[in-house]
Formats: sequence, structure tokens, C-alpha cells
Amino acid sequence: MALRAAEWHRLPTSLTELCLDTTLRCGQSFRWRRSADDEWSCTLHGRLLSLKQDAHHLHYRAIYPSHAATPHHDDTLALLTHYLNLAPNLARLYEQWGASDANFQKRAPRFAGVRILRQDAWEALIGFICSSNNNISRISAMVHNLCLHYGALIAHVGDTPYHDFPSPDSLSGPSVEAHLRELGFGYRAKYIAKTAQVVAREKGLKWLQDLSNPECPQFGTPASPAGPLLPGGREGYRAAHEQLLQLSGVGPKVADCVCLFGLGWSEAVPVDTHVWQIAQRDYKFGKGRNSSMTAGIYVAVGDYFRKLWGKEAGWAHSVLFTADLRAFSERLVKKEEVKEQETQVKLEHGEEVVEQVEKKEVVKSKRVKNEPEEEKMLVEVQTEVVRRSKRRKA
DNA sequence: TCTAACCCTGCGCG
DNA sequence: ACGCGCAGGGTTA
Repeated sequence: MALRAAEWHRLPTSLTELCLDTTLRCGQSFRWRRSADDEWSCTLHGRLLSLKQDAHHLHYRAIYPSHAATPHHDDTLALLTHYLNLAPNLARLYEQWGASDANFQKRAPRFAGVRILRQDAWEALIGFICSSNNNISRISAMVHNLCLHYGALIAHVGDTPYHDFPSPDSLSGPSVEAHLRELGFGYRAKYIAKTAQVVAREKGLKWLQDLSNPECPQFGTPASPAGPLLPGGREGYRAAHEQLLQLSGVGPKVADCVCLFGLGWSEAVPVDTHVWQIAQRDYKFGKGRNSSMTAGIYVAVGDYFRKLWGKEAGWAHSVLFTADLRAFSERLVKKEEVKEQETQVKLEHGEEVVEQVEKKEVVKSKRVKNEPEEEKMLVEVQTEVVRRSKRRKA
């Protein structure tokens, strides 16, 4: 029987609830590729998934490998709902974060629809090992190479082949490290090879998957409660983070990325140089010469944001992170000249500090060569802050 | 707790 | 043009 061309399906959604263009480019995942003008494709659970979006609908299509028959009961809708994490009401979450944080309220509107994906834990682990001291476009290229050389071919879009993400087993071979070095992975080659071996032979993939938040487990597993939120995060999150640190190439930041993007721990707040800069610029963390990102500071920043935003702190953090990405700099708030008067109250070193803040936003033009095709003037907003602080006893 | 070294690339500057 | 410094979603020893 002749194979029917894969059909497009659709489900209702708004750009406030899900913005594909932002969500798939914001650096939480590295495998989605543009397969057409407004179409994104990626292999997922043994099939090629393509997505596009208009104002009212998300359109999706699944293509299975030619040797595999299209399953009678296609679970693509369930997979998509799980992967895109469509259950939470995002507009409401944005409202909540904005209500407790004026900075979020100010920056988030241009970055609506950023959704935390529920990625496969193993994929997230390897992807974020690649992310150390690296940029998103090279990380994506590296992950793409991993799939090309070690993952099974799933399907083509036009002439472009799409491969699956490689299993721990297939990255455990004796020559993997040398090969990855040839492919330009640098020192990460060793981390990947070593971690693959440990997961494949020693700990097992189940070990990794069992670190998941039981409230939103890996695709296909039932949910159960995860316990109360503590200042440092729920107990299961703390445990997962600690376990991940055993792996080669996994430090605090990468472990938090895996927790947040691959294991469903929404309170995980990965603090990278970028977030650290945000914390210093917008949340009054120390800017002094000697305020480096120590382990203690790392925890303090995470705890601060968990207290500010609550259980979904990692999600809120991702929105602000996205707002600071160079790739999205054309969306920065553009104002001729704004003067604001705000009164902020916050805790610093156990003291309550009342600040009269005057902000002057100065528009600065800057040329960005990063995106050659859109060689246009991008607007960067620089905020000059004049503070008059008054301390009073708590 | 603090530093340098680590792979590789793209950008800005002299 | 070309070389150099520097940073890019850090981690390791």
C-alpha cells in the first residue's frame, strides 16, 4: 500500500502561551532546526516532528522512518503536550512573577510565550556539558554533529537528514573522545566520552531518569507528588543536583540546567555569567572587583530568585535570560528617554533598605555583525541608575 | 577559597 | 591586512 504523505494536525494555542520562535531559540535546547521559513523540525522519540505556528494554532506533523510503519495509535499529540509542557497557564505565571518583581514586569512583555520544554534528561545532560565556555550557535553545531555521527537516521526533510540523539551506549566506544576532538569539541570530548561510559555501564540510564521530578517525570511515566519547596529547593531537586555533580564535565551550573530542562525541577536556577550579570545589574548583587562567582554566591543567587519568584523560579529566570540574549536584542525596550521614579524595598545583609531610584534610559545604537543577513542597527538600552539609599533597622 | 588551564571561534581594536 | 586580546550559558586540578 502506498504510504500516505504525513498530515498536518493542529491544536489551539496563542503566542502568549507558546512562542515557538522564542522558545526554540533561547538556548534551552540545541537540536531544533528551521526546516522552512516558519517551520521547525527535530527528531523526538523515534520520529521527525515538525512544528509551525500562526496566531491561533500550533501545527504539527510527525514522520516516521521509512522502515517503520506509522503506528496505528499515534501518540504524537501526547508526546507534544508533554514535551512542550503545555499544561501550565503561562499568562498566569507571568502575572505572578511580575506581581512580585518589578524588573520582571518591565522586561517580560516583549518575551511572552517562553515555555520550559521537558527535554529528555540524557540529551539535556550532554547538551549542557557542551555548553561550558561556549556560545549557543557552536553548541548547536556540536550537538548536531553528535547526532549526525552517532545517532540513527530518522527521516529527511527535502535533502536534509535528521538523526536521533545518540544513546549513552553509542557514545561509549573507545575512539569517541579522539573522534570528538577531531570534530572540534575541544576539552569537552573527554567529558562526553567519560560521562557516556559512566551512564551506560556504571550507573545506567534509569539512574539518570529517576532523578526526575516525580510530578513531571520522563515521557510515559506516571506522576506523583514531590514535596514542599524549601529555600534551597525541594529535597528531590537537591538530591538530583548532588548526584549530577559526580559526572565529569558537570559543575553546579550544568547540573542546574539538567535539573531544570531535563528533569523537570522548575526551581533550579542555573547561574551562568549572564545571569550573574543580571543579578548584579538588576538585583543589586555586589559589583565590586572582588565579587566573583564563588560557590557561596552561586547558591545565594539561586536562593534569592527562588524566594522572589517561587516554585517556578527557573522558568522566570529563563524569561529574563532570554530577554538578555544578543539574538533577541532587537526586541529590547525602545524608549526615547524615560525617567522613572520608583521606590523599592528589599533586604540586604539582613537590613531593610529603602531606595529612591531614578532611572534614565539612554538609547544607544550599536552595530551587530552576528547576524549578517539582518545587518541593521540594533538598539541597546543602557540604564543609568542614581540611587539614594536609606537604611533602617529590620 | 582562589587560580590557571582547557578547545575553539568570532568580534573588536590597533 | 593581520595579529592580539577577550569572551562565549564553566569545569577541573
